[in-house]
Amino acid sequence: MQTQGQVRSANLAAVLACLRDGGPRSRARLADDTGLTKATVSSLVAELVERGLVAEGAQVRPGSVGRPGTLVELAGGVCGIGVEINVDYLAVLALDPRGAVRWESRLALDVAVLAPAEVLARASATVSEVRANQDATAVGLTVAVPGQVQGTVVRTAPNLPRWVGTDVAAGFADQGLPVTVANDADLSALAEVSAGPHAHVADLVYLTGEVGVGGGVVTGGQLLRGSTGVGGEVGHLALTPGDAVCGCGRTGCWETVVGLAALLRAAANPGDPLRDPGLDLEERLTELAGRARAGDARTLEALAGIGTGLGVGAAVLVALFDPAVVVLGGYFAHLGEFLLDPLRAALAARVEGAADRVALSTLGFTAAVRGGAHVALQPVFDNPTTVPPEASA
Amino acid sequence: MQTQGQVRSANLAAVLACLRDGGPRSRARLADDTGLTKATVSSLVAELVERGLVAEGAQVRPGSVGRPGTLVELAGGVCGIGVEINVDYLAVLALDPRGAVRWESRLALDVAVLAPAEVLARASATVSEVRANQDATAVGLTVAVPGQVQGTVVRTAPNLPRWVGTDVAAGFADQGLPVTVANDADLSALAEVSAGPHAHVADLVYLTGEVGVGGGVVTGGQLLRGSTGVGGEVGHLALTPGDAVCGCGRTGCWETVVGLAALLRAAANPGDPLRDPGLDLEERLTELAGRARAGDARTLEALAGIGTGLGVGAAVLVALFDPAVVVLGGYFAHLGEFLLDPLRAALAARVEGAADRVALSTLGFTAAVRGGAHVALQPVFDNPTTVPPEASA
DNA sequence: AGACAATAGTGCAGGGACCGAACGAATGGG
DNA sequence: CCCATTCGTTCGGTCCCTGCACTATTGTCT
Repeated sequence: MQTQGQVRSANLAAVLACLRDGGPRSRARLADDTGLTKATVSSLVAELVERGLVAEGAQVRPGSVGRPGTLVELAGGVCGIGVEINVDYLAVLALDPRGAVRWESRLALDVAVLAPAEVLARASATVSEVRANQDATAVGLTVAVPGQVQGTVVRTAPNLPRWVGTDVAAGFADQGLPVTVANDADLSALAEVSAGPHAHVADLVYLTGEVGVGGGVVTGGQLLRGSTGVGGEVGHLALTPGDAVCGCGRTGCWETVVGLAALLRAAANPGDPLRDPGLDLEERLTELAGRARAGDARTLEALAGIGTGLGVGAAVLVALFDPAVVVLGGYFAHLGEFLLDPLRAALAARVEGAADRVALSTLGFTAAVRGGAHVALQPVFDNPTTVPPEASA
Repeated sequence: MQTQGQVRSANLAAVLACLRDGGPRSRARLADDTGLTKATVSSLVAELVERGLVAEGAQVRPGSVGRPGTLVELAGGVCGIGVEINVDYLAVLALDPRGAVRWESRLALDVAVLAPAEVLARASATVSEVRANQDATAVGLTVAVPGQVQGTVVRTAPNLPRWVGTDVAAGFADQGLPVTVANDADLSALAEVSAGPHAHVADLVYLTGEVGVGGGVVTGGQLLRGSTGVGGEVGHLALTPGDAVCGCGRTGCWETVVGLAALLRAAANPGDPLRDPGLDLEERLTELAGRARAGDARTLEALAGIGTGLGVGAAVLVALFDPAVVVLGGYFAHLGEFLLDPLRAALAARVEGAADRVALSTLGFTAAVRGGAHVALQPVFDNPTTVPPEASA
């Protein structure tokens, strides 16, 4: 009852992975692709159908001789939910095994000043709303937070100091779902390798420009965590000795060079609306991009400085991690058109052939929640027997 | 015949891993520890005995009631062989599954000036000698080279330029063994996590001081390779902008700061025997250590500079990889007593709590061959059925 | 000294999962 | 209208693990 069940699980997972990576196909082709027998595949598919994970689709094109096969495809019977708690918003996204977005919402919320308990209550209510408004059964929940996480507890959160020590999972206990809590940049990195132009890339570095600089590193297909869970933290790399003082108390941290604060300081005087933290960040970035497009010298110079600073740091990351691509998210993606050229120049001067390994994220602000939903769904692909039979209609 | 065999393999591997990690024990205890049945364990052990991988040992102490068990322990019926080809020597080491060294040799050889084919012939002859002079059956061969490797071909080798493009595995084709070729620092890193004080550490950074600076990174128990196989290459990190010119043509590379050349330049004038490349490196290092112990100001200052430089770079590595420990090998280990204090000071100033995460390698010059032998042995632990029955007496 | 409890290891029937071959089903071509 | 071809299912066989019964060996208690 122990090890043969594992064989079954592994083979169910193999069929599921095959359908996910290569799209719908007939049982006969599944048998070829997995190396299993047609008989076994039939049995496996029957079980997956019963669990609501796959469904029979259309007949295959009758273009050739022989009996046409019945396509087997992933079903949307279950979904994973990603929640992001950030400084000024709450985002939720649900993903089904096909990769289809089943829910997406974003709620402006002044998380920084509200009590964590209240924010968690709101978030959990939103999750309940998601689960009530669709037929896919939720199998898991992942919460992204802008800080370092130990287990399900926030350990550090520079921009959400009230949240340090909060057990985020406890806020969703009434959902009765497995809850994972993780760093937002890490989840974004996972999102990048799970969908979009860099799907299935095994080695990727994700950099996100927010107030600070966040990073997530995927090596060998696995998220780099490190011995204490803070691996891949790029913001406080000491790259430029003896420079500006960072919020962490040290000097020369990378985020003092390429963080949002550094950009705005370089691009605008104190009275400038760009530097008004009361205004919406996206609007300010749009204004900045407008000035750059209009050819404003100071703005262009500031952006070039950021781009060069990014290149200097990215050179270190490329040399150490050797990623297939460095993906820029957050404000870096917003202003990418002005950053990429100086970034590539600085990178090319330091690491050979690295200039064309930089790309802008196409996932926008949904990266973290998307990664979270993907993580929540992962156990289904790893072990399909975790989904009870007849989970869906 | 396909998947149930995999079950068998996995269970054989589980028993083997249990014995390796926890030492000899009775079948009954093996059953408890693996979760398998006593009957199954008996069957598995019988098969492993037949393959020469385990053997029955002494009776267990009759200190308590009940029938005493018969200890089952790893046997030395097979071995993995590690070969290191370096600038001025050829080293070979054989390891059996118990971790016992079955052979160890080191031959001074001017590899840099000899033809690769000749060196390979010598190396292969030594391997044949190893195999002839003991009863353990060789199951694999790993060759460490001081450079980057693609497949079994040397891609770059700063100190062995003649070897670029050489297919190292081809030189051992007559052995009829699976041959792996890998970077020496990578193998050393694996050696550090497979034996010694840091065995089973999942996240470790290994730094070796040679002519250049080599690095190997283990994250999550896996060697970091990167998308093109050059991950973890620390020598050419651009840390100090616009400084000394490196052999790679760029400026500010880390190895221009902490490489052997930098140390010797700082510690001795051109005429000094320390800087005579004709003399044995170990002797020169011993001389240097002697001067330092005698309190020579210039020597101490040079060493402190190296230590500080190491700390600056190590800070970046610790921040990014978050290793449990940074292990220093090569000449860093030789002169560790003079380097550790300034290194720790520089590290502590940049990353909190990192100072006690530095240690000196205890494997000395055998690290690379030891890691190679370990890698060669790995398939046996992963899938014990690869070893034919009655492989040993 | 003898009975009993405790622990180690083996033998055997049973069941789960996969494999291989044979069979019915559906389609295009001659 | 028959046949080749391909798809999917059914059925017997094999492998391996499990659970239980059984033997073997030792210490302890009476």
